[in-house]
Amino acid sequence: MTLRVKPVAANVKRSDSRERLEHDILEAAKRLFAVRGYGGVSLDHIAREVGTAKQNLLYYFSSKESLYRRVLHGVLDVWLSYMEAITHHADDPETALRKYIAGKLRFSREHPFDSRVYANEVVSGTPLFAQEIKDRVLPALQADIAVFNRWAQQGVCRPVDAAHLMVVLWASTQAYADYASQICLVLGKPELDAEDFAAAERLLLDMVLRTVLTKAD
Amino acid sequence: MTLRVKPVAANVKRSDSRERLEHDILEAAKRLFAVRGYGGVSLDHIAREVGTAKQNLLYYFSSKESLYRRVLHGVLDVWLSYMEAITHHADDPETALRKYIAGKLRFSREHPFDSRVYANEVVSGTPLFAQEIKDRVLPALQADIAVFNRWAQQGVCRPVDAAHLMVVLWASTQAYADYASQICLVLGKPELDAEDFAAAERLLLDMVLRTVLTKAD
DNA sequence: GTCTATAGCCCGATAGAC
DNA sequence: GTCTATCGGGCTATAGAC
Repeated sequence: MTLRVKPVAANVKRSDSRERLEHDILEAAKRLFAVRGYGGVSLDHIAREVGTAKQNLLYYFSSKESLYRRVLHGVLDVWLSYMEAITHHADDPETALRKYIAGKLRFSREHPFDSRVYANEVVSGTPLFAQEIKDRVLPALQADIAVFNRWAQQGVCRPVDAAHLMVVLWASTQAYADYASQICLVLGKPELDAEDFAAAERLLLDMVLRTVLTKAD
Repeated sequence: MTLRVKPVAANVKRSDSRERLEHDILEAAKRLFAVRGYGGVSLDHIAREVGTAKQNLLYYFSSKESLYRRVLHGVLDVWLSYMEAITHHADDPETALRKYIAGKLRFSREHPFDSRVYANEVVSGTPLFAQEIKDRVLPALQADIAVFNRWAQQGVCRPVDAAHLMVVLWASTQAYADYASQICLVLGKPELDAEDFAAAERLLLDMVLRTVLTKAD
C-alpha cells in the first residue's frame, strides 16, 4: 500500500471554490441586508440569490446571526480603510480634509451597500455591533478629533467642536449612499453620477474649509 | 313605540376610545418599525405592545402594509411641519437658515422615531413611499431651493449649489436622530442632551452662514 | 459538500361565536 | 369590537442519505 498525497492542484481548486462561494454568499447577504434589514431577509432569499439551497448557507455559516456578523465585520473593514486620511496628513489641514471628504464620498459611491448595512445597524441602535464599533471605529474617530484639537492649539485651525464636525462630515458624505434614493428624487434623475459626487465634494470641502481654516482662501 | 336617540355622550366616548386605541397602535408601530424595519416587526409584537391581540389590529387596519403606510403618512405630516422655515422667512437668509436648522434639530430631538421610520424607508429605496415623497416632500424642497437661488440673484447670498446644501443640512440634522446611538458612542455618553443639540446647532449654523452669506460676520 | 426531509415555531390573514 | 380557532405558508435550524 502506497501513501497517496492529495494533489495540491485539486486542494487549491476546492479551497478556491469554497472561498468563492463563501464570498458570493457574503456579497448577496450584504446587498439584501442593506435594502431590507436583518429581519426583512431570509436565508432562503440569500441562497436563491447565489444559486444554492439555504441549508448550504448553514454549512458555511453556523447561523443567520453569525452570517450577519460576518457581513458587518467586512463592512467595517472597508469603511475604516477609507477613514485614515486625516491622521495620514496630520501636517496639513487642507490636504487632510480634502482627502478625507473625497475618500468618504468615494466609499459612498463605490460601496453603497456596505454603507447601507452600516446605516441599518446604527439606526437600529447597534444591537449586535456596539462592541465592534467601540473597539474599531471609536479609536479612529478619536484620533481624528485629536488631530483637529492639535491643529487648533497650533493656531492653524479655528477651535471648532471637532466631534460635531465629524458628525456633519460623516452624515453628509454617507447620505450619498444611504439616502441616494431621496437625493435622486430631489435632483430628478434615476441615479447619482460622477458630477453629483463632484458637486457634493466641492460644496462640503468649501463649507469645511471656510469653517476650519484661520485664513481665508 | 318611541324613537330612542342614541346618547351622544356614549357615542363620543366610544369614538374616543376607538381613536385612542388607533393612536396607540400607530405609536407602538412607529417605535417598532423605527428600530427593526418593516420586515423585522410582526403584528403580534405591535399588538402585545398596546395590550391587545393581533387580530384586533387587523380590525383597525386592513393589513400590515396599510398600517405601515398610515405610520409613514403621519411621519411625513410631522416632518413637513418642521420644514417651512425657509419659505416663511424668505426675506432674511440668516433668520431663515437659523430657524430651519433649529427646527430640523428640534424634530430630531422631539421625534426621533418618526425620523428613523423615514430613514429606514429611504435606505430601503422608498419601495412604498416614492409617490408620497414626490407629491409632498419634493415641492417643499424645491421651494426651499428656489428661495436660495433668488437670494443668489439678489446678491444677498453667494451662488451655492442649493440642492446639495439641502442634502448636507438634511443629513446632518437628521443624523442626531437616526445615528444617535453612534454619536453617543463617540461622545461617550448614554444619550444626547440639550447641550449636544445646542452644540450641533452652533456648528451647523456657523458652517452654513460662512458658506452662504456674502459678507463676513 | 450538497441533497431531501422535517421538526418546531412564527407569520399574516380569515371565519365565526359572542 | 373583541374573542377563540385555524388556515396556509415561511421561517431557522437540524438530521441524515449520498
